[in-house]
Amino acid sequence: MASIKDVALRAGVSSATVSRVFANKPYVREEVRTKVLQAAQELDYQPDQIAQRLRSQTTSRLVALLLSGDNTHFHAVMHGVSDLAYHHDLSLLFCNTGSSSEREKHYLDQIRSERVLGLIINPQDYQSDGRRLNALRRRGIAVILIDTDVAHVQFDLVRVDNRKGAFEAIAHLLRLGHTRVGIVAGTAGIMTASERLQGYRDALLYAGVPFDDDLVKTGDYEIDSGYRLAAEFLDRPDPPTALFVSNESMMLGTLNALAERRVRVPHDLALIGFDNAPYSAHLHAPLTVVAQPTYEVGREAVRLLLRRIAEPDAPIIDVMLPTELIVRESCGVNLAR
Amino acid sequence: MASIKDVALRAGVSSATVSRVFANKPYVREEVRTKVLQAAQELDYQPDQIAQRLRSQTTSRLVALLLSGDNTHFHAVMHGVSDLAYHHDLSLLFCNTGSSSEREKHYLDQIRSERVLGLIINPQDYQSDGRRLNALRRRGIAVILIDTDVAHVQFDLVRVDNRKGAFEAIAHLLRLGHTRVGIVAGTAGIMTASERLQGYRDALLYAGVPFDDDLVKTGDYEIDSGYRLAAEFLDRPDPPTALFVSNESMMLGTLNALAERRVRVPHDLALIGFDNAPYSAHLHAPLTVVAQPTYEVGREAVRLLLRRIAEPDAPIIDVMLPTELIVRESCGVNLAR
DNA sequence: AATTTTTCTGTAAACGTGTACATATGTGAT
DNA sequence: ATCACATATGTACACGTTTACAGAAAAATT
Repeated sequence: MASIKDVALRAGVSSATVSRVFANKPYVREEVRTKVLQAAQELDYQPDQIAQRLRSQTTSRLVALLLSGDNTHFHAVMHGVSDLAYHHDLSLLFCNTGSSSEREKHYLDQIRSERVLGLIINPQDYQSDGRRLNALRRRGIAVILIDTDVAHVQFDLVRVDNRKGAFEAIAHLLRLGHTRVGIVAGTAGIMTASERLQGYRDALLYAGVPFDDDLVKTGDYEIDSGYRLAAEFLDRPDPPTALFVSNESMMLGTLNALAERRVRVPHDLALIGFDNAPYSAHLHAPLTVVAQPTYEVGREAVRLLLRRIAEPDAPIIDVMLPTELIVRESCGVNLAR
Repeated sequence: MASIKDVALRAGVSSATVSRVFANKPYVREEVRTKVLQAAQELDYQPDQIAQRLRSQTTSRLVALLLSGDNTHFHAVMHGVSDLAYHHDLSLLFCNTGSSSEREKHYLDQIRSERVLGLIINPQDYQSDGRRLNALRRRGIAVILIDTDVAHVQFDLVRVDNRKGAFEAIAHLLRLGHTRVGIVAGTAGIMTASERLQGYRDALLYAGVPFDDDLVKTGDYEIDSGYRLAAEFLDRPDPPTALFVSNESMMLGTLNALAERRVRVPHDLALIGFDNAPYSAHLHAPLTVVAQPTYEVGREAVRLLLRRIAEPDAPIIDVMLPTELIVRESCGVNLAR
């Protein structure tokens, strides 16, 4: 309630002096400084962030975070962002776009008028996000992308090596003797999905195993499509002997389909997932997964953001973090058939 | 960049008229209205939320969300909050307190100066939060509590029936013939933890089973304590035949301890958890759990908040949502011993 | 002692809105 | 023609800051 004027009045100085005290500016006598602090204390005064934000954009310390899914991957990313943001005294405007690109559009429109310092986003719409994010950047807002890039324009990007991650997973299965490896792929047009699919193809090519269109089914990274596509694979007369599932949500759906059909892992089917969800080690057959450094993705995004804020014209960076293949029992042993 | 004045100039009206158009106020000719909208369109104008917030607090539409853990329960709550907030055009200032009460304090201090309309919080510190939240309320900020209340002062509260939930879980185990049921309890002093412990006691009393201090171990709702306490239980000469674990994080720790010791569930140990994590059904032994309506908790919190904003002096509400016991295989069958 | 330089403080104008008030125009009733 | 009233628009100030500018006092230099 108490404003800077109240403090000034009480301390017997002008509001400019109070402002200087709270901004830790030089040119204010020590005696006056303590007097002001004293008065502020008594009035329980705190500078109004809104007024500060209105007056000068540099002191904003507000950052927007737009994430899409509600799976553990994005939760961990958020956690990383949140932790590092806290250490740098940044406030977080959180927007859950729930993988709806109209909702994302709404938030982006809103952010334009929120005077944020920067924006960390996992883009949903390759085409239109390019335009929108570029408009934001022209307004002086630092933009950092997570996982996927956008059309026409370049931004700082932090991502994981999806292609290599998928490659290693599939190579592992091929080494075990599998030749018919199915993939439950992610949303068509989403960068992570096509990279993981590409890693799948790379591994086949590398091992000299012919590519079979029937072994590729494309979902939407959501649990339902994981269920549906896994069911389709299993209900064929000639099901694959191994399955690679491109993210955690679809893996949950897949597990449902397996349970329903009493498919034993790894006896009937070898299984590898993307994302090392905390429970992966405790499933009926502990899951072999491609682990992403999720938390570190979030932290790295904040680092890039701070850098971009400090040096708006620094060259664009593309940070690629490594994945790790964690081998557990769900793949069985060599030549399981 | 374009301000209301630019639009006014371009449309050939005063800034007041532009303001009225965007606020959908009456007393502006249709012809003028379209002319203003046209000019705004051309200039890519959007009202500055910061200036709006400074000018009048009622139009703020900004809400703070303070949550503590990073388990699926809080993620689901956040999801519920976020979805309903979106539908009511509220922006979310997200603060992850990471179960550190100093960090919570920092955020609360900051929120005081952020001009938020309201605050949804899962309190960490029973004593000091009472004071701090009361100070916020006196400043006209609506406060809604999730899961736990605070000292000395009453706020709207949304929670689940922890006591009954735990009661039903334990009663289920006792009905199956277990007499030595251990509990991995949550943080001492936290309301949900003591309620769940109380439900445990209630069930014993109700069934006429004597209470045994050695069967109660108190953790801190984090994964490590779940591991440690489960290990303690298992490494005793006379381990319990059934275990009730008070939240999801500690359950993950418990599962680690079980795996290490090759304890078979439910053959060697019956197991019930709190929180129906999405993977619960897929564990080695699908987990019997007390399911919380987590997503609904988040939505309900927003509903209470909107109500409190609309009617600041309405009577305090305590919303109690029911839990559900989901019986799966981890408890085994009747009289398993 | 006069001048320059440095340190300290106050005045006043922004930042982009909303709104009370005043004013102007149009409508209908007397 | 006058008045009352509803409608429509503009003027000007306030919200709580920061900051350029100016001026005063102190310190340093000549």
